[in-house]
Amino acid sequence: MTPAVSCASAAPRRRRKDARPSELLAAALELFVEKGFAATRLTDVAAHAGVAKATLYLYFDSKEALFRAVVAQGIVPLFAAAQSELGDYSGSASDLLVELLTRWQREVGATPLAGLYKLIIAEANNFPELVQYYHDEVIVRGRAMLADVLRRGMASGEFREIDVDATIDVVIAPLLSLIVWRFSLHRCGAGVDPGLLLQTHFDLLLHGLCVQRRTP
Amino acid sequence: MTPAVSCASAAPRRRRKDARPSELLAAALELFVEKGFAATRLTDVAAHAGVAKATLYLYFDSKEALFRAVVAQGIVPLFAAAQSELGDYSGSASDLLVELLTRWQREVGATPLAGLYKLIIAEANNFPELVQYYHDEVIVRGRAMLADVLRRGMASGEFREIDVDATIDVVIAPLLSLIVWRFSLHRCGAGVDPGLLLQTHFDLLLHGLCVQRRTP
DNA sequence: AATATTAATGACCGAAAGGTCAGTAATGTA
DNA sequence: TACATTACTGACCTTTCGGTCATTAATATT
Repeated sequence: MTPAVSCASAAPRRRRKDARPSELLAAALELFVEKGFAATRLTDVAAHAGVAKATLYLYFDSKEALFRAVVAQGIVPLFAAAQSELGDYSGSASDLLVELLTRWQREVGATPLAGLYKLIIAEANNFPELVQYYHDEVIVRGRAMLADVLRRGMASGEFREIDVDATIDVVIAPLLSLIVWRFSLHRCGAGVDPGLLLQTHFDLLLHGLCVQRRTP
Repeated sequence: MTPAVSCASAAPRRRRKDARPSELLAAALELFVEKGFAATRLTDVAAHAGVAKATLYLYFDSKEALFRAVVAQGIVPLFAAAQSELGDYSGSASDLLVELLTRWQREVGATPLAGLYKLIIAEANNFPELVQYYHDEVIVRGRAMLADVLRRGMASGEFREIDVDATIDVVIAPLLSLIVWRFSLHRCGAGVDPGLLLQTHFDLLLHGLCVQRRTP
């Protein structure tokens, strides 16, 4: 017999074979980012996706497989973002650099996808091959783009000649800090204004902190 | 009877009541930082400290209590570092800033203690009150020191007048990136040279990336 | 050397969570 | 409406791991 009066939350069972995987991945990403891999219960992931735990196993072989799928699928857009063409940009290298980082912040840094960074950092030693994957597909490509911009600026005489790799680290560090803040420290204190931080970062990066003028 | 021939690894049992806690804390810090809280087995922690799991419970009430003790004890030196007096420094604000960050990198950033940062980031949502603790005792104090230096520089006309809080974020971001690299991404690629990174950071921070001179 | 104290441990317990499966019910087809 | 297909699930199994305790043995005391 059907449950008497269908006690309020008796959501009818639905069959949506193709919507499940992405919904499960989204739920898993959210919980993995929030709690970490080991502390996340598959029951919670399933519940978050409006489904029973057993259903999860129709689409993923194991908890580890789910985790890998989350990372792999999450990396695709990052990969795409890192592939975006610089093309024939006509402005200055400074403008290009600012444009690039601003766009990244808007299209990646400010989305749920940025949580992947925290997740990979946190689970790095438990899933070394995923870190390698992330490194090769995202970090290397992203850095290559920035290196290109920096070299353009140096070649045109707009930028000073300094170590490119180290500069890249300095350039992206505040963006990564922003992610950490968003996903880990967001409850403390007055928080950070991403816009102001980026603006200040660009200002300092391009012009420096000191007042005194410099000789070309 | 004593075990026959004491099969090679029969380390004799030792009673060292006062050495155990610190050894257990050190082992726990290492494993928590490497694997995270949930993925760390107490058996492994105990083994790392050369002791049986049950012994761990002579000194700590639970896994959570051990974790809190690790954080609390680890924070003490950080707290102390953040308390270190700027005193009557006679050099320029630039020199003071560089000195401060360099010392921090040497005395904290390059030690096992820096792992606490990764750990707190990773477990932030599972232990909110520890994040608050870390925030109040370490972050706030550290930022206060940097704010002091920056305001000195602005007051003396050495630094430009810019947002202090945002600048602090930019100033410390590369140091935090270095920690992340050390504890999470260290296997990938060619790695980062901390010295070169800091040097480049200071150079960019104080003088900027662009060649063109600026009007005072 | 004999005894007392207590640090240390191996063996065990119970709960929790990953994983499985026989059965249920939603949908398509005739 | 009747039937077939299969997405979905509740209930169950099994292992792992946090936590406990009776027992052992290292040190102090006499």
